[in-house]
Amino acid sequence: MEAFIEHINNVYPLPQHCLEKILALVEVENHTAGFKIVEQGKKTEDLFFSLEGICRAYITTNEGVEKSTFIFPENSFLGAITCLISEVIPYATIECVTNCKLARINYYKFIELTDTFIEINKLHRANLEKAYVNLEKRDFELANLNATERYVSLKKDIPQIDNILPQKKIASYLGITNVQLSRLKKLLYSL
Amino acid sequence: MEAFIEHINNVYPLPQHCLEKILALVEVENHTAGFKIVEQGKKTEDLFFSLEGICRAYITTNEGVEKSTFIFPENSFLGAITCLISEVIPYATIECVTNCKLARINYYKFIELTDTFIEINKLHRANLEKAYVNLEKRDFELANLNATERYVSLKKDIPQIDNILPQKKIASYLGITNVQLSRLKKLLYSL
DNA sequence: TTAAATCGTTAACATTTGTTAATGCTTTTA
DNA sequence: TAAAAGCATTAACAAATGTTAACGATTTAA
Repeated sequence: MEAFIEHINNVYPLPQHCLEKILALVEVENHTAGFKIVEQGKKTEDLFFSLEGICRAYITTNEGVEKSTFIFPENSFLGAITCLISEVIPYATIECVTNCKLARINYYKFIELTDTFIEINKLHRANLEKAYVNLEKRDFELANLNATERYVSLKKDIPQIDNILPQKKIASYLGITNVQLSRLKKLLYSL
Repeated sequence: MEAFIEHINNVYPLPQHCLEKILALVEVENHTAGFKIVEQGKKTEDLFFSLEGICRAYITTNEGVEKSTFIFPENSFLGAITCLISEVIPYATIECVTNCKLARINYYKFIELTDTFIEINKLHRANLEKAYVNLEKRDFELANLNATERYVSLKKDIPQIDNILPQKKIASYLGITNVQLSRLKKLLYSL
């Protein structure tokens, strides 16, 4: 729980009485790689902060093919945010890629707190804004960088990515095939 | 100004005293097509709501080439949101594609209001959430749909798009060339 | 410990998309 | 009104990426 308090203090330090309100709702959990915190098609009500470890979101298509849609670095605000907001069923699964320490909080109870305590609201705005900025970055890269540049950017954000996620899943996140990623790496490292 | 009040009521109805606080900061402006509300490289402090008309964001590269990055339908919360949040200089320009009626508000003054009045905070959260959901949709489409499907989706959102934005700019938003868009349309309409 | 499955690389070929340029049409501007 | 500029389409060719399949190496499971 200390890790979670430290996380809060990094994002937006809260007065003690607010912190206690949140701590009463939070559970800190340890999960092994592969654990699914949100499942495609199954209702979710929780928000998470990753205190340790990497997570990813992916979609399983009707044909049974997996497509990685997002990779969450350590210290991320994560969850099916759009689904929580719109109260719809998740279209993606979120799983732990490595062993993870996660803080879990019920989104709707948390929102109640933000509507009562202005300081908690500021924390939530900071988190939501950070999530927005991350998403816009992904958006920008998908629209404006080629696959090689996107791979370089991912490596910059998560240098150990090649060791923790199979190439196929990285490729799918980059929007290319594993074959193309292999070619691209060969070219990149021959320079 | 009536249009703006109606907009607020649609998103999140406010008590009179809150509404008045906001109205004191808002200016409703009419712009002709082509007017730039945010300019790449120039500091911006304003948030907008489009009451009428379509806007788009685009980047001008070092080579002088334009790349459309976002298209804002009518009734959008718009602005260089990431830049306002992070207090950095915009990397994109936002311009009116059609004649527009926009409500303009100073972001930092507005944020002060959200930190004082819980009801205004709820309005802001609703706006920010809506912007997040829109962005995630764009993200999803870039990552999971091919260019033809993205074009169909855009046509669904803004049916008149072909009449108000030259094909080159639409293509750039879709992440393809105008030649490819032309090919794709031919194929699409031959079915 | 062995067999099976998974993984990354590479090759050959197919498909998609980009690049450049020409054409005719429309719109803008002088 | 006439010239110039911008636009969408098309063609020919180039480049990038996908598909399928084979291979050896590694990991997983029996």
